[in-house]
Amino acid sequence: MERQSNLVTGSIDSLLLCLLYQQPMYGYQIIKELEERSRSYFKFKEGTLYPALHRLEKSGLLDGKWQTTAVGRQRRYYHITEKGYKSLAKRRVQWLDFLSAMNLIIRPVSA
Amino acid sequence: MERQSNLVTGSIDSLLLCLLYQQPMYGYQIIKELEERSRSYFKFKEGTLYPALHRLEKSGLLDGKWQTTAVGRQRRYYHITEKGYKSLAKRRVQWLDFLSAMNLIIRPVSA
DNA sequence: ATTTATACCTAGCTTGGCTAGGTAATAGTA
DNA sequence: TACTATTACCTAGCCAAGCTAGGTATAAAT
Repeated sequence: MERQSNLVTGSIDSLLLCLLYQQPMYGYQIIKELEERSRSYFKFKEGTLYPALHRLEKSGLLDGKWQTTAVGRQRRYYHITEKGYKSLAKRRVQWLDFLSAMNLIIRPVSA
Repeated sequence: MERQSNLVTGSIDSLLLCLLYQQPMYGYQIIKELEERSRSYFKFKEGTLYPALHRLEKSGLLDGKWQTTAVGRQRRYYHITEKGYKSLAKRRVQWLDFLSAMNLIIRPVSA
């Protein structure tokens, strides 16, 4: 299972929105979740994730809130916003369109 | 049909290798072919394509040869190399792995 | 004669992933 | 007790790469 990081690049924001639509999470958790759910395919670097979360929050697609655990640890939980959900819906369509286009090139149908 | 250019970014080199594996082509032709075959989804900019072709040639995946048409027009035809074909085969696997991983996140299967 | 299409090129802007560092608290271990 | 690993966050700066916006030149069409 070899990862080509270029491929992932364009889908990072969508992956985050998709995950946080299912459930609010904090950064460190997101990294672990993505790795586990994808059977170790996705291994987000912190230098990739945190700036991405900040970007998405700044553009209003996510909303981050600090929470303190029982043991006093600080975590920043990210929730998807209404705007974020709309963006996610749009991205799902774009993803399918992209797949269709890729298939037309990769697997050309004989006329 | 809305294109999210980020999505395409990681697949540009693979698309070119895939296309040129089927048949050698010159730059301008590649742009037209990709647009036609993908039903207008792909609309490569020259500033994207030419540097990509040069990059792939420099790294030995493509081989470019100048040819002159009957009317005297100069065209640079790109052929895929042995190394390029091996790379393409690898990229096909990576593409499928990527799709699998994406599906695991986008369409989580209930346990 | 002018415009459009063909056919190539690239300097420089900008976005964004990632490296490589940092801080700080908790949990586990020798 | 001291050390290491894990959790949890952050970011300056490097670097790759798409794209804008320009350029050159020829051929075809109007």
